[in-house]
Amino acid sequence: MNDINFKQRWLDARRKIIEHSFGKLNPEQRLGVMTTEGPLLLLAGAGSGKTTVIINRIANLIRFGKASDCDEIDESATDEELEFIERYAKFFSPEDAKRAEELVAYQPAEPWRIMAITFTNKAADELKARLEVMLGEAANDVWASTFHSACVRILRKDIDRMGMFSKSFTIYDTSDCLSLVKHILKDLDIDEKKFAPRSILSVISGAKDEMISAEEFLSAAGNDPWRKTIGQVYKEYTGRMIDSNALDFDDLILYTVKLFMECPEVLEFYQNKFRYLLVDEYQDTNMLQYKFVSLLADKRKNICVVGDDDQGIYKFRGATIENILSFEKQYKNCRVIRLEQNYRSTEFILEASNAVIRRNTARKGKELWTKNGRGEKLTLYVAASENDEAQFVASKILTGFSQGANWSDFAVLYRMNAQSNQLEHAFKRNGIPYKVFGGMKFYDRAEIKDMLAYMCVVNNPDDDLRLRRIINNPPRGIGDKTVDTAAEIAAREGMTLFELLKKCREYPELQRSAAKLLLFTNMIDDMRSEVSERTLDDLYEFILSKSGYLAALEAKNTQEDQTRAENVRELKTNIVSFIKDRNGVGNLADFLDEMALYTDLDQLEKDTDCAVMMTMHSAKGLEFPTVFMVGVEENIFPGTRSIGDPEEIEEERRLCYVGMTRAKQKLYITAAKQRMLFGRTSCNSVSRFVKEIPEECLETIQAVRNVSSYQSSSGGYKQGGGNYSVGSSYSAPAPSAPAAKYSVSSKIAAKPAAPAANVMFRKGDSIVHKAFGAGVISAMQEMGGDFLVEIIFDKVGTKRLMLKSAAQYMKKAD
DNA sequence: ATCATAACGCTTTTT
DNA sequence: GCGTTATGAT
Repeated sequence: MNDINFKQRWLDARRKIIEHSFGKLNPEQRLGVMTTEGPLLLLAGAGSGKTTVIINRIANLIRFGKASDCDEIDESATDEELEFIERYAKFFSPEDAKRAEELVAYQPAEPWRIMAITFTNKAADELKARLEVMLGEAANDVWASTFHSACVRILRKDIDRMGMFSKSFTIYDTSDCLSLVKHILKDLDIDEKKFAPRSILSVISGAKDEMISAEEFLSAAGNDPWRKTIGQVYKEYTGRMIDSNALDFDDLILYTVKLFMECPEVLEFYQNKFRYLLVDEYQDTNMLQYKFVSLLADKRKNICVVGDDDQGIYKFRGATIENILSFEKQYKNCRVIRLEQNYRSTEFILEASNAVIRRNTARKGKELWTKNGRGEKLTLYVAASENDEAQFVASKILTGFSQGANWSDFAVLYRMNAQSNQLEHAFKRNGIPYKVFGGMKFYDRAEIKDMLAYMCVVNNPDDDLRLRRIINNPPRGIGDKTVDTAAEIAAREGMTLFELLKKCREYPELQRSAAKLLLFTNMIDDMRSEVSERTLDDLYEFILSKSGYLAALEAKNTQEDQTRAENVRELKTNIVSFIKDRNGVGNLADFLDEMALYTDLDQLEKDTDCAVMMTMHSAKGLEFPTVFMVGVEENIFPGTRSIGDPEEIEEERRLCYVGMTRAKQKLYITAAKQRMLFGRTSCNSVSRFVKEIPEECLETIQAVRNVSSYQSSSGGYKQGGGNYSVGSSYSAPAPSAPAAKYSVSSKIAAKPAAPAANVMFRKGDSIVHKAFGAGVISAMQEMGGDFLVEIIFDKVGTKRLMLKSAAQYMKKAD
């Protein structure tokens, strides 16, 4: 048997077999999966099945190793084996699959040799879940995590080697850092108005990103007073973080990189451990993250980065799409694969999105295409006011629902959270169930942070910041001034606040409050001594009562405190489920890690059917059958701040592209001629981005009425059976009841038409609503020139609607 | 020490 | 327009 011939036949069969096991993928996707060795840049457009490629690529590494990407074969291969795999490559008989795949594999990677980095916990969880489906138990050993949790894991093991922090360090979130900066400004006597804590933090964050230390920052500041002051704050900030044994989000990565550089043996350990590296959303990495990845990949260069330069929208947080744009320069022999087939949207949507993003100059260049068909044109609605805009969205959703869509098929995307208000009102008025994302999160609530602060202090008494948060909460008669003097002495003596408080008797300045202070430190010590004695949920219960926190809330007895008490109890549910997730063993430190890094535990609950509204930023990675992009106006989107700066405009344009490509079937874009924002009315023209959409993709609807003509009853447009009216003149020519014309409301005429409405509908009437079906009006209450009607529907239960909005969808049943 | 009122200022935010 | 924060009064 000819050796060359044998090898070639083996390679051919092997290729066929591997290709077959990834047969569901398109050619580009399969190429991405099978390119395992060396640097790989995977440019994955929106909706191109990126996650599928990542999952399958990992599966390929584990099942076949480097077999799909090299010319080597096992020396020991026999003729019988060759014939076997050739037979399998021809007939693919399922009973032969297992042996054939095993034979074909070449140096398969153990799961723990693979690291897959994502940005969000959600993405990491999804990755893990899908890997488990594909690979079973083995999937658990793949390091699939966020940058931050990977770094925490690394630091918990070796951070003490650097001599600044101990392994039990705590993690400060953004608001912790903000209050730390505020404390520092106060102590250094710096005016908060001249030096906004937020911007100081972002400068510090920027410096860390470039690995500039406080000292270096200060010496680079020269005589610039602004930078000098910030440098001082930065220095103080770093010092206090070290004293408190605390790390912020940036530090997690910064100190990991430092650890790698200072302790080569640590770096080497991970370089040897991870044979394959995979980074998702590479366009969102900052310098530090780039550095982290580069160091890890330096030895083997088996690094695959996945991203879309057109979707980089986090420049303001330090992300630089430069990382993805220059990947090819960094790795000379790098291979590039483009995924341009889109499985999500229609041709109209993609054509429009492509046209918009094409205007950007800083990009690799990509054109999405699809086999999904033309679809519907995009609709631009130019509303008279923000109210009108919101009502338009609501009416479209109601119409859609009445035609069989789910509420969750609809998403409203806006540029800023402040825009959600009007929409919420409109949704409430119309009885549309909805959920707003990105607002106040459960873990952001003061009472939750308070309880977590207790747990942090119990875990790490050196945590001065959290200590200050809880020392007088609930009130223990320990005032700010007492704490301030104690902190001063502590700084002078080189102790942490907690250590000093225990010795407060020794200091005359603290004599007066000594009893109270010791009561507090004893309480914390009592809690600490219970850590090893109790289960985590039990410990929480103990802290809850021992601190008097819950009792203080219950004593207040206002509605608000009632809710707070509930939230605090609700936290226990989270603790219990945390323990359950870890098979009954949950320790305090791990729980706090998870809390610090897992901010979005209350995610998109799929079980509740709700329309959703969120910023375009938070919509990244999601998709919806129908998407409304609202407020697409100059000065809002693009925002005032970015106008005039070409780079900023490009970032906004990418955001626009992200928003547009969320839509699967239908995309509505709306703008208002006039809107009230931040208490001021402004008139903006339709966004330049809309003008970049080819005319043939777009159908435009103008609100007929301008806002001032309140008295006219013939406002509105007619289109496709949907009826809609503008401003405050509500005509109700529902298709079924064209004569039902009345007018309620307006800010001008107080309530002139109220009786008229009353004539149309009254309590006890049986009605049919276009979206909700049949129902009976069970109550009616006059409210601000309108009526709040309560209707018991046969199918969807009781709803409370504003008559003026609802009437256009209602008729009397007879 | 805690509650009230005035003044400000305001993108986006995976961790 | 609203929510947060700074300051003063009790």
